[in-house]
Amino acid sequence: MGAVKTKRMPRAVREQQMLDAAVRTFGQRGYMAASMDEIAELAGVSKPLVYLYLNSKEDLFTACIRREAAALTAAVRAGVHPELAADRQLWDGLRAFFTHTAQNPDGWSVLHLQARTHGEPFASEVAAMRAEIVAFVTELILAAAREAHRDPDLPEREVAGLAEALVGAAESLAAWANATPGVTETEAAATLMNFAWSGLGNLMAGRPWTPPEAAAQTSG
Amino acid sequence: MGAVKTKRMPRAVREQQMLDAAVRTFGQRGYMAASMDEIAELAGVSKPLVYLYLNSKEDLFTACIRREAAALTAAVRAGVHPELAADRQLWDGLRAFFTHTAQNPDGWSVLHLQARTHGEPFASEVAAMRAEIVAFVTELILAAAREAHRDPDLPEREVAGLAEALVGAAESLAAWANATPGVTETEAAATLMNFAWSGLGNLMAGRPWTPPEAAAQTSG
Amino acid sequence: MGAVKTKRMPRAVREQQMLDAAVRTFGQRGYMAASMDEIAELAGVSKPLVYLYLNSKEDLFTACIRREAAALTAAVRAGVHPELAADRQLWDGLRAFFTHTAQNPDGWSVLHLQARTHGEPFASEVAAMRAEIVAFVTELILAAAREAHRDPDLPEREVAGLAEALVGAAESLAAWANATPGVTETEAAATLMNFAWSGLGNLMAGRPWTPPEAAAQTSG
Amino acid sequence: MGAVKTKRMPRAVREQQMLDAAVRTFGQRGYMAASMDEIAELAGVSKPLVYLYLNSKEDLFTACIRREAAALTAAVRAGVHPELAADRQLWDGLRAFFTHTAQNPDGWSVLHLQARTHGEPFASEVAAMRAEIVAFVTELILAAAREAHRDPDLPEREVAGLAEALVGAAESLAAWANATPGVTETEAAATLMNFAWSGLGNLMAGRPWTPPEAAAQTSG
DNA sequence: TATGAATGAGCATTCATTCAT
DNA sequence: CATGAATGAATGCTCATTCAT
Repeated sequence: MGAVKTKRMPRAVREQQMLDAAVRTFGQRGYMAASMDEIAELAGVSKPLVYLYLNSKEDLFTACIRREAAALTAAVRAGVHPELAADRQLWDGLRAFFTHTAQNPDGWSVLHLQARTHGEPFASEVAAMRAEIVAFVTELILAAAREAHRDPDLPEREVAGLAEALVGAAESLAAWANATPGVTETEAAATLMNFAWSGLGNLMAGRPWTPPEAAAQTSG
Repeated sequence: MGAVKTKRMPRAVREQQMLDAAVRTFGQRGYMAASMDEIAELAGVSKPLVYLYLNSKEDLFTACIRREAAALTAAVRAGVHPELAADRQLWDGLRAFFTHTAQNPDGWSVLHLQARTHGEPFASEVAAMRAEIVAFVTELILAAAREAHRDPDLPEREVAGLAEALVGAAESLAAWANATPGVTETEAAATLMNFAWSGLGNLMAGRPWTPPEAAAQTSG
Repeated sequence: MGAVKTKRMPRAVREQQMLDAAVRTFGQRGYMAASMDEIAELAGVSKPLVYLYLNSKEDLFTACIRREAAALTAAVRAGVHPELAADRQLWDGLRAFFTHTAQNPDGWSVLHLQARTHGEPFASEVAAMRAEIVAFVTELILAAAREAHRDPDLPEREVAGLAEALVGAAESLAAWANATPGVTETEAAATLMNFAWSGLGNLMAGRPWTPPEAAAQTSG
Repeated sequence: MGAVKTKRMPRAVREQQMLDAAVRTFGQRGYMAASMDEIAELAGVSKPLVYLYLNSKEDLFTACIRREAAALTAAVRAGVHPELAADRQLWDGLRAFFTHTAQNPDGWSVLHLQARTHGEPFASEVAAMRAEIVAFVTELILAAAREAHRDPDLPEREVAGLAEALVGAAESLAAWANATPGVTETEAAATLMNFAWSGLGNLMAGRPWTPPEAAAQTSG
């Protein structure tokens, strides 16, 4: 299972191997239950080397959070085209998000579960990433208002709350989609777009949100 | 900080003291970081007594989850009047939910963060409660469709996804409301109702969901 | 499994129940692994009562040793008729010994294994009983010499060693007989008599010891 | 008392030091009363190192049993010359046995007392060694029969019982010799040879077994 | 660059034992 | 006569971390 034990590799490569092993271990066992022994073994190096490169368990975990957070935001960013309409941007972003979390369950576990569960300094580390995403969504909501030629009288805090709600819904649906067999990322994204854009009231009235023509959207 | 050290209490009382201490400790430190020593001290008893009454750390944690899950669902149930309209039931339920989580942050941390982060058998314990809530929300969505005299052509799984999204949004807003100074439970509930019932599209078009007249809602 | 829980019994009866439970528990679990909790439960009384009557785990174990040692020597004594010839006495004594140990495996475990394994003061307690048996066997050897009209020039220590060897052989055969299906007490006793009385040399030469006519030997 | 605290030794050496300390502690205190703390201290290492090398208390105890069993059988084997007559082989083997047990009282305690007292998996571990010795003695008895030009009509189980008795007598005499000041291994062996080979009946009749000329018997 | 050897500190759990009633 | 309530003191075991090479 562990990486093939090759000697004398450049530091950057070794570090990535260690982070790979750490993300996998932290994601599956949890922060506290993961042992440095297991991580070192999975990485195919000795424990002192892990300490030499990454200082401590806390630092290692923080490095994992940062790497996975960067990977997630990069994936979302790569999926979104800022010149398109707001709902299209949200649609693309959600698909990228669901795809990335489905393909990186351990990284997503680190970000969504482990980091938030084990207090400072980890919680604020991941909170920063989340704030970035919430800000992005907030921007989209405001852009949608502008596109509707309507200066929203929604107070700023209300918009922030809506963005929070949308992000929370997305997080929840990511877990649901991963746990429910047969649910695709596209389906999860469509469900959320319907929910967010049309509202349940409109859905009940038979006015769902209409997905854009399925332009090829090869993420990552 | 700890309970006043009163000697020789009946078992039932002591057990509740222990659960109080355990919920607080688990909620703040996390399952693994919480030590039985700390819990016992906070409960004002010796460690062997904790083991005598609650058997093991796992059993103690499970007992915490069950108690807090029961308390949360009871609070929501107590806030909802099944004879009212679906949106009103959702509105009442959300307010009860936000109020309860705000007043029991440690219990909510146990349920929402700790239990889900530490694998079986805890995850399924809290998953059962969450499934119950999702089922309740699913019922409300179907009831809303009936009230709109509309046989919903939404497939079952789509409804399940919507309920997941709504519950996830509520969980996210609970954290947001608790973390953002000055946000009341009513405000959080209103934000979510707007989001869920009208959809962002309608909001943009100036058609928000209208809260019901503020009938006295004295929850426990 | 435990004794029927009857209230308010005279002390002597309760004590025997406790000793029964203790012998069984000590015999099966071992001295250290046996817990006072288990013994009290098996005896059908509360733990403080065990302490009230028997003071401590050490005292309880000592009481077990004494009771079982007395029972074993009494059984052997009851089987032996001092007016008979020495070899007949040995034969009868061995049969009584094998019968008693087979019928009281827990008591025998307490005496033969547990008491000797856990140091003072238990070892000397059971050593006293063993010394008594060795002395009895020593007497039989000397009596046999007298019966052979032969003042044995065997030094005293040599006789003591022979008695030790015989007792050790008997102990070993007791375990062997209990562990080997189909080996009766009579067979074990015959094997040992052959061994002791004739010696392997005579056995090889076809001159075994001949058991006495099987006079009714109702032990117990 | 403990080994001189030398730092940084190769694993194999440290392991032997740990086993030395463990045999001593288990032999004197018993399996359950011996604490890993005490063993580690006596070995001059920290507790984690003991666990790193020997895994658990059970594994450590098992390792002790195996090492001591191997040492004992090796000592006996080294003392016996298979080309000699059966009684001579028994005589040599007994002397080696008594010598080894006298020189390794803690190891003998581990094998004879502790391992048998604490159930599986220890009991069967030492039972295997004992079975080996019993088989060796059984072979000697059959060889003696052949040497006497006599096809023994002793049934197989009878021979097994005789071997059991002989081994039990030897075990008992080992304790007796160690506890009785001034009793040499040669004396103990002679007593047992007399007992086993001639039988008490012959002894009474003045026909003891005659030890072989004291050929130089330089055991280990 | 890399590691075998080693440990201080802490944790879950158990047990013999004792009050207060 | 009898017990529910309670604990001080260990004990097996693990882990993050470091040193010497």
